[in-house]
Amino acid sequence: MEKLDDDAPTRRGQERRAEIVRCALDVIAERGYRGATLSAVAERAGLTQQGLLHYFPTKDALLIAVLAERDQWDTGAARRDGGGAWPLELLASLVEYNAMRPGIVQTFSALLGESVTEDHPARDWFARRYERVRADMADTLRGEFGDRLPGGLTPEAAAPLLVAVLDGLQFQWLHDPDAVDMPALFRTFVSLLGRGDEGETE
Amino acid sequence: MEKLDDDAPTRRGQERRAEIVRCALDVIAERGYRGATLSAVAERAGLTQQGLLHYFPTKDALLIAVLAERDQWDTGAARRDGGGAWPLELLASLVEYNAMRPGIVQTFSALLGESVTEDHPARDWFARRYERVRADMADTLRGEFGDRLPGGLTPEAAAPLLVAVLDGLQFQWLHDPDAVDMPALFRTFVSLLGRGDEGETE
DNA sequence: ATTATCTATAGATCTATAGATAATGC
DNA sequence: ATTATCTATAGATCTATAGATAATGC
Repeated sequence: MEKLDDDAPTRRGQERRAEIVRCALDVIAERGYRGATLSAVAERAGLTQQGLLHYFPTKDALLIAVLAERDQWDTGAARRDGGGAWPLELLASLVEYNAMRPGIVQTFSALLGESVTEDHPARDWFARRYERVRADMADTLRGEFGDRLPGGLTPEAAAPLLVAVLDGLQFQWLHDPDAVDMPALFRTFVSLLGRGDEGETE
Repeated sequence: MEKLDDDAPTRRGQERRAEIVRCALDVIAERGYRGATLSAVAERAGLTQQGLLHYFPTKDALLIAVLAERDQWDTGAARRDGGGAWPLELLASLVEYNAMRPGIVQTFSALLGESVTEDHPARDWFARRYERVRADMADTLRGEFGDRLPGGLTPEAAAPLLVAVLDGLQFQWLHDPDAVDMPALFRTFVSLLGRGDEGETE
C-alpha cells in the first residue's frame, strides 16, 4: 500500500543533483557565490546552463542545496563523537582533516565573507549557524570542564573564541599554507584554554 | 624653480577621488567587491558611471585606491603608539574602536572573504598584509615579553592566533552584534595570553 | 507520464571606449 | 590646456522563461 516515491525524484536524478552541488562547491571556491555563474557550474557538470535550471530552478535554490550539504557535513562530524558535541581533542583532529581539504575550506570561507554583505542569500544561514555552534560548543565545554576551563575562561567566553580561531586561521592558512600551520596553531590555542601553564613549542 | 604639481591632479580632483573612495567603501560593505558595480558607486558619489571612470580608469584601479586607504589607516593606527608596533592593550582599544565602526569592518571582512577566491584582485594584498602583520605582531610581543609570553606561548605562535581572533570575532560580531561582545571577548583572549591564571568574568 | 536536456531568446546588467561639452587655472 | 562630466554605445555576460525533443519507467 506504500508508494515508494511520493514526489521523490528518481535515484538517477538525485545523483545528478548531488553531482551538480559538488560542481557548485568547486566553482564557489574559485569565484565565490556572486561570481559563480550558472553557466560555469553547468559546464563543469557537463550540461547547459538551462539544463542545470531543470534541477535547481533558481540560483538561490542551488545555494540552498550547497548549504544543506554543509549542514549534513557538520551533523556528520558531530555524530562521529556520539552526541552533537565536540570535545577539544576531536575539534583539533577536525582541523587536521580540514587542512587536507583546502577546496571545501575555501568554499565556505568565501561564502562566509560574502555573507556579511546586505541581502546576501546565505546571511541568515550563517547567523543561525554561528548561534547554534557557539551554544553547542559552550554546552560541550561545560559538560567537560564545568563552569571554568582550566585556563580560567567560562564556557560562554571560550566558545566564541574557539570559533573565531577556527575561522580566522582558515583565512590566514588559505592565503599562505606554508607560513601558517593551521592544525598546530589550533592545538596551541586549545592547550592554552585547557591548561593555563603548559609549555608550548612554537 | 619648483613646480608645485608635477602631474599631480588639482586639489579639487584629489578631494573628489577621496570622496569616491569613501563611496566605494560603503558599496563594498553592502555588496562586496564583485557585487559593487561602478554605477552604484558613481550614483552614491553623485555622478555617472562614465564620470567615475574619469577618476579611476578601471574597476580594479578603484579597488587599489580602497586598499591604499586601508594601508594608511593601518599605518595611522601603528603610528599612534609610536613605532609600527601594537602592545596588547593598544590592540584591545583598537577593537573597541572598530566596534563603533561596523561599516568599515564589514567592508574589509567582505573583501577578506572574497580574496580567498582565485584571481581575486585583492588576493596578493591580503596575503602580503597578513605576512607583515604577523611579523610585526611577533616582533612587538617579543619586545614586550621576550621569548615566552606569560601564558606560555612563543611570540611566533601568539601572533597568528591574535590575528585569527581579531578576524574571526569580526565575522561573528557582524552577524550578531548583540550576541557577541567583540571587545570584551578580545580582552578575555588577551588576558589569556598575558597571564595564564587570571580569573575571567564571562 | 515523467524526467532530462537542449535551442532560442527576453530582458537586465556590467565594464569600458569614444567623443562631445562645459568649467577651471595659468 | 587641463580637468570634470556627460551622452551614446559596443560587446559581454547573466538569470530566467518558453517550448521542443529524446529517453525512462510504470
